[in-house]
Amino acid sequence: MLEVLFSHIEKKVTLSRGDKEAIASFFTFKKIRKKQYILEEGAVCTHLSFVKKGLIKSYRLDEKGNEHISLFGWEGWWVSDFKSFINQQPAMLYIDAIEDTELLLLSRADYEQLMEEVPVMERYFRMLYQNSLVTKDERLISSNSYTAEEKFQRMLQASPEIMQRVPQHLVASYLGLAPETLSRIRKKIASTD
Amino acid sequence: MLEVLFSHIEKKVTLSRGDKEAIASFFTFKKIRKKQYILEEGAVCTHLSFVKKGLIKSYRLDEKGNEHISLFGWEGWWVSDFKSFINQQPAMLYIDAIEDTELLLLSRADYEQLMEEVPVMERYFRMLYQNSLVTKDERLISSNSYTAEEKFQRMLQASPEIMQRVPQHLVASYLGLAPETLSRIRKKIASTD
DNA sequence: CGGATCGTTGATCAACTTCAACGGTCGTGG
DNA sequence: CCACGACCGTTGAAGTTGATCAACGATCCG
Repeated sequence: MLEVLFSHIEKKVTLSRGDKEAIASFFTFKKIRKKQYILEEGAVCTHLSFVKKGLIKSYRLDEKGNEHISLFGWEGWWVSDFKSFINQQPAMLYIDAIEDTELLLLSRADYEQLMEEVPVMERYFRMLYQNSLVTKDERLISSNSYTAEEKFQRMLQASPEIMQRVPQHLVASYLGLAPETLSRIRKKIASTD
Repeated sequence: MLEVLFSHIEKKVTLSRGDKEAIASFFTFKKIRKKQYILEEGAVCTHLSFVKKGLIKSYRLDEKGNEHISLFGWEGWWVSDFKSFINQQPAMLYIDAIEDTELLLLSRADYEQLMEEVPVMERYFRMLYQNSLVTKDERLISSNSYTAEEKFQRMLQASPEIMQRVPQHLVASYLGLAPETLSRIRKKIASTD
């Protein structure tokens, strides 16, 4: 059941048999259907979600009802409204499923407890966040110093899987572009090479 | 000498006398003058820099020579090209001083070693990164789903100190705006209230 | 079959950038 | 101590990128 999680963790640190048993005791399993919410604006984000299988997205909804996607999560990704989760305050984000999805959940209290009982998880999260920071830095740079086309090209470089996996208009939202703009960019690129 | 650093760390974890002595042994002190570089594009970022005093900025330079600022760092901030530092690969960013600045430096090897010898630092960095992720998430959302004026207002909310401390055209760059745009926004806001 | 979802295309529009010029302030070297 | 240049913010006018609005065709699925 937790193989996906363990193998993900073991890319960064090594786990003993005992570690794994301890870790297992903290997680709960949850299945959600396409379009089902894990989190809605205003609610407190109570769990970190590890995606075992499937695809989810987290996004902000603006006054006009437009989605602005901040993250996709598929096999091996952690997803939450981190600000809400850490501070246990009302979320500004929605999280829902693009495909039927299987999650492993870790509650806020268990998150702390897990690191107390299995110190190697402290290192794991430190390294996970360290890597996340690197990618967020790059997205931030991308977002405010490149053109629409460059943003798209950079995303293709950084995570080509996205285009395979996610409907194009959601990719546009992720890049901060109108769906029509991304469509035109793709057309232009296709003709250029 | 390291009081600023210790008090910053102790906002997150508690340090024993022994911890402090151990920590101290890993850091080196460096003074730089206004306009002096800590890092240039193409070089490998060898150290994490903790700002003891002063003000520095990290930024990308585009083909036309325009700066795109990704971060300001003053007293109590850590600054580096994180991607370059972690992977020891050539940097894409420049880092230089806006004011005369005093730094405490931690090398890549010492960074790992420090966490081995003083385990509580593993937790410190985990929490530091955790908080950084929250603010980066917010900047990313800001950057690709709000208007120029909203971005500025949100920055005022999130870190009002910046306007006190940093020349306006650098703030514009940080927000991904042309300096003229920020000037006009400020004018408009001033007249509106 | 019928509706929802998705990508595309064209036309118009708005936000923000770019370019150019000006005035004020500050710091430094003569 | 003054003068000059660098630096910074501001304003106006013109230009561009990408957003918006509207319509259409294709596909998928219940």
